[in-house]
Amino acid sequence: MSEDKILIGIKEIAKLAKVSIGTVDRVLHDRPGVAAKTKERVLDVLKKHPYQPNIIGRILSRKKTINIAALIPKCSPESAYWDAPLAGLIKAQEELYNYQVKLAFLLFDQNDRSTFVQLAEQVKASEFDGVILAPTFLNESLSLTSYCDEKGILYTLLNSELEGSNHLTYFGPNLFKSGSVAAQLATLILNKKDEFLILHISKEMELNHHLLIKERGFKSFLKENRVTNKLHELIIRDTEYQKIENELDRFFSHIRPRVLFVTNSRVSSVAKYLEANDLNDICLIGFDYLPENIAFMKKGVIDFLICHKPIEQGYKSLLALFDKIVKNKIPPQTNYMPIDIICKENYEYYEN
Amino acid sequence: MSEDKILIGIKEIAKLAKVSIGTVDRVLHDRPGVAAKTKERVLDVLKKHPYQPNIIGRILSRKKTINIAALIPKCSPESAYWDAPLAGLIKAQEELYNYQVKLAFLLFDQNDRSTFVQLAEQVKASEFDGVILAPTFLNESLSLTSYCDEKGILYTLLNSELEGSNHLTYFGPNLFKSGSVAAQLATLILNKKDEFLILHISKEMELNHHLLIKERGFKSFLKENRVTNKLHELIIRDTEYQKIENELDRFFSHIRPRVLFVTNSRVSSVAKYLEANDLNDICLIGFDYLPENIAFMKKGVIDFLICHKPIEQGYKSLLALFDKIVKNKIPPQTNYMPIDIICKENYEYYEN
DNA sequence: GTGAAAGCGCTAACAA
DNA sequence: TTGTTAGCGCTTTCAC
Repeated sequence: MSEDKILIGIKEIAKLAKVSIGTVDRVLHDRPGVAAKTKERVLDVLKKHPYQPNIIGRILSRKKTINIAALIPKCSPESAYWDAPLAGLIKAQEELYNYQVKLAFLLFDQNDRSTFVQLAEQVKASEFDGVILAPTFLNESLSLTSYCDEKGILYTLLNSELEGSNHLTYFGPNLFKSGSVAAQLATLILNKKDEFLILHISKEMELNHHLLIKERGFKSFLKENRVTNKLHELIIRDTEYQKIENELDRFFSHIRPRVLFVTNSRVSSVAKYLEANDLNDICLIGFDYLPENIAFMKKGVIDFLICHKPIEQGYKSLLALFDKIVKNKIPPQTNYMPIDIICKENYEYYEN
Repeated sequence: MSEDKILIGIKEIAKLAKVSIGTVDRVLHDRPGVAAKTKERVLDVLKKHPYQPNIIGRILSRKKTINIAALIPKCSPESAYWDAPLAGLIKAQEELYNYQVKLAFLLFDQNDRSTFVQLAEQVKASEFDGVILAPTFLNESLSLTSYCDEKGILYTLLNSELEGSNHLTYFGPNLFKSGSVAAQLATLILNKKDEFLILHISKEMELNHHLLIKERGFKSFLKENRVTNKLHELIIRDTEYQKIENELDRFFSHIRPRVLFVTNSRVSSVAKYLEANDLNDICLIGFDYLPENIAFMKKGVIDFLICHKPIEQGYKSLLALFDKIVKNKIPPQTNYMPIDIICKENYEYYEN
């Protein structure tokens, strides 16, 4: 019934413009070697008739494969987190199997800057169409991105933002807001006289460090909502359980917070401590859907985990590059993932 | 370097089995007209060499389009909810534009059973390959699904489960667990002596109704966790604000709960009431990411909204049918969506 | 500067 | 029962 403007193909355009399909293709892709007059004739037809390239045809016919490099940390027992983005990348890769996409996994050691540098060199040596980058090492990442900018290689950022980079798109958390969510949860639980603690567990705590951004978001919420409960702060500059235990022993010897907010996935170490010391009435909030964290959630030791869809981050990163290269679809430059609140009653349906 | 078993195409298979590609195609699709011996020869090759059909080629070559019907409620001012699944369906449809998929939107009136019946008849009259069904009307839906079973038409369920149906897959909430999440949130907020209220607002409250399943999940949590706070229950069998106001006036005249759990998206009516009566210290929990609910969340009147990714439900429903038809990919029969907890600090990144 | 034609991997119609 | 072939919409190469 409706008068749909029926989409038209390259063949019909050629017919209408009285040229060959080869010429239409040249015009569509702004390739040289078309007389101005001819080009105009084709563009005229294009103006009158909406044209959407058929992706299926395009992919089937294109010769060269799309080569993407994923430069992300390798997962290890102490940072199982990166399993998830990797899983998302693999999922996307499988889905794009027939689409001429090849994904190279370049996994570096988060604790060894040189492994990153080495892989970055590899990227420069090979001819990639796009790079998916987790910018763990600030300067080294910037060196790579400016190389890409120079060579016109597309790149996306994963999990962390990078000041002053021309990335195609970013998929990852808004850390500031993420901290605010923790604060809102904490506040709802606190009573008048309760005290609470914000706890960083990390060897490196530079200014502008991730954890500090979360802290700022946390405090911003408290300020805006005039939360008056006493807030303690503690930084443990070690990730070994023994050290954490010592520090917590000292802290708990004179303070008993109602809510404890750990600013990263190390929350499981704290859970272990609380469990061992029978501190059942403390509400524990932390980050990331990791097996050990979920185990403590099941037992009721961890109350809330905040997560940012790590699998989806990987998945969408590859798809964004594909869409740009094949369909010239330009994504928003910043994609903040949902800030998910995981608890005992909903964890089983998370990111399945 | 690695000795990948390189996937093989239909042409190579033909060569190896010393038959034509036509025969290979026949074997692959289990079509009749192949001699047992020939078939075996082809199957032998298939056993030795992994074969994954190239869907790009498949789609480009297939003649007939895939016709899907979406039988869901039309959105109206009073049930804006259905905007979201519709948006997801439209998104999937656009993505599949080149994939020979045509989606017919058959939108019925949730308050008028006959509109559903009429559209169901339309489904029977037209030749659809698949149906996406929101089984609002129980018996009428069952009548349609048994018709589909008979005719071998695929169908998926959206948003509600349907007892005893042979659906390809279900995308929607686990309502029981959804209630448990509400209970966990409520419990965390409650103090020793606090009382709380579970409130149904609905004209129809049959047994086994959605809202009652949520209630069961809610109470199940309370029981398992030995929550001893006094729980009030109230059913308002009307959706007009005036009536709700009257009922709430009566209730609040002698009871002052700390937490109020509304079992559906009508939570905005309650929010309106609380705001009008300056009941700021009541924690309000409800359902669904709707504009009016979000507005009250911004103002701090609604504290938590529980949601089940309504957009994704629509999106995934169409993709599941497509994957089954084109790739013969069989999804899990039940896909419970994540139970998302939305609050003031995280709503802005939800399902964007 | 332009057109013609091969071919991507598969399906389906037709021929043998 | 089996093989051959056209064609899906596009890119790319080659010839004019």
